[in-house]
Amino acid sequence: MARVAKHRQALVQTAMRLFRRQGYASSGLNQILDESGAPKGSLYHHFPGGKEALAEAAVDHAGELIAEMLESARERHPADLAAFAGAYAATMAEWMAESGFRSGCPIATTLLETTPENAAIAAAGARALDRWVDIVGSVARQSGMQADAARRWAHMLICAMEGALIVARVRKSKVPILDVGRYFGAQ
Amino acid sequence: MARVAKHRQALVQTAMRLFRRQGYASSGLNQILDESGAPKGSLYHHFPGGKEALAEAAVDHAGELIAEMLESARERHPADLAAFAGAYAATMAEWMAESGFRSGCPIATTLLETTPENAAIAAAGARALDRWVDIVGSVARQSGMQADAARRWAHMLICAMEGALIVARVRKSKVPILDVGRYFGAQ
DNA sequence: CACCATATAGACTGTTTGGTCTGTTTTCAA
DNA sequence: TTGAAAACAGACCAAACAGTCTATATGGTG
Repeated sequence: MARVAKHRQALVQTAMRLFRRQGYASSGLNQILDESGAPKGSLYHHFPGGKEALAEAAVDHAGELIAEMLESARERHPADLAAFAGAYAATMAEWMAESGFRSGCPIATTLLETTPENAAIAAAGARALDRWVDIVGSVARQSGMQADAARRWAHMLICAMEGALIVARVRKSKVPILDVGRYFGAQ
Repeated sequence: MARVAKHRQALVQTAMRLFRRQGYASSGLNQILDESGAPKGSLYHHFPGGKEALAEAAVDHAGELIAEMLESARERHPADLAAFAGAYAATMAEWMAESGFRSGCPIATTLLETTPENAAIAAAGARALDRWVDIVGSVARQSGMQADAARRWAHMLICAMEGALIVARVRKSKVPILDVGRYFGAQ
């Protein structure tokens, strides 16, 4: 076999980047192919399900990306709600600003465009959210919160962050994101 | 003139409905035309700017729709944070459920797909958000909050609701939306 | 009644879409 | 060394896309 899938990873990463910036439907297969350097044959070899299967992989990959960022923030602030929420917000705000307010949540747009029509993409989205809630909730628990209160707090922080990533994009401002970090750091 | 724009309103409403459910790029002009009953000539007569101009009008219309719902909730609960937040959440959850978890926020998907590339649509989105924050903030102020705390609370409730509308769709559940109402009602 | 801007109507066009299909190259195991 | 599976490669296709164009109907006003 050809060294093991030279193009597969490039395809997934490029798809994630484009879906994040301009959405699922606006990102044509030809654009993804161009920017990843892969030919069409490779796409349909690795993803027989076509664009929808690629989107599922892109959502999984994006879930991983955010989970790693959250784990890194947890390592630095394992039992400090305010510091953890602030670090989470600071990273998202930084990513947003340095992309010209284009790179918000890497799964939100794709999910809104395809869920619930496409169950596989929705399931990938649910997996990503579950993982994020687990990580955020573990910090809340470590900082002394009861298990169910910690879970509620984690859910709420993630929801507020998702909303802030929309508002920040519309307003071209980091403030809505940083506000979420401050608000949930003060609970 | 022909009775004054028979098709204009139908076009905007249909566009809003389709953009809300399946996104901006996935909603073809021909589909919007079919479902609204308008011919292509009327679309380009009323919206010389084409699809993007129609999207701007659809976002404005959606901003109005949500603003009216919030004003109705404010009339019922002018100075009761918990009741107001609960009513807001209950309405959004109801709309979501009765559409089979398809009708979330009527502007979020379109904004994520087009902002910041299209400044006119982004501006319409900002106008809608400003109006919503004003209404929600006025309830917080009436219930005894300081002006700036009320504004922060309003921003946060709206951000959390936007996020919950994504999560609810992915999970096919009203719970994330109702949770936001409870959490922000308990502040 | 006649005029004319407003609005309706849809055929048509060049481009792009996601997807299929037929080969060729690479790599490992036998 | 050779056979076969895995991966690469891109020409090709029907359908759908946003947008243009020309023609027709409508109805208030002079």
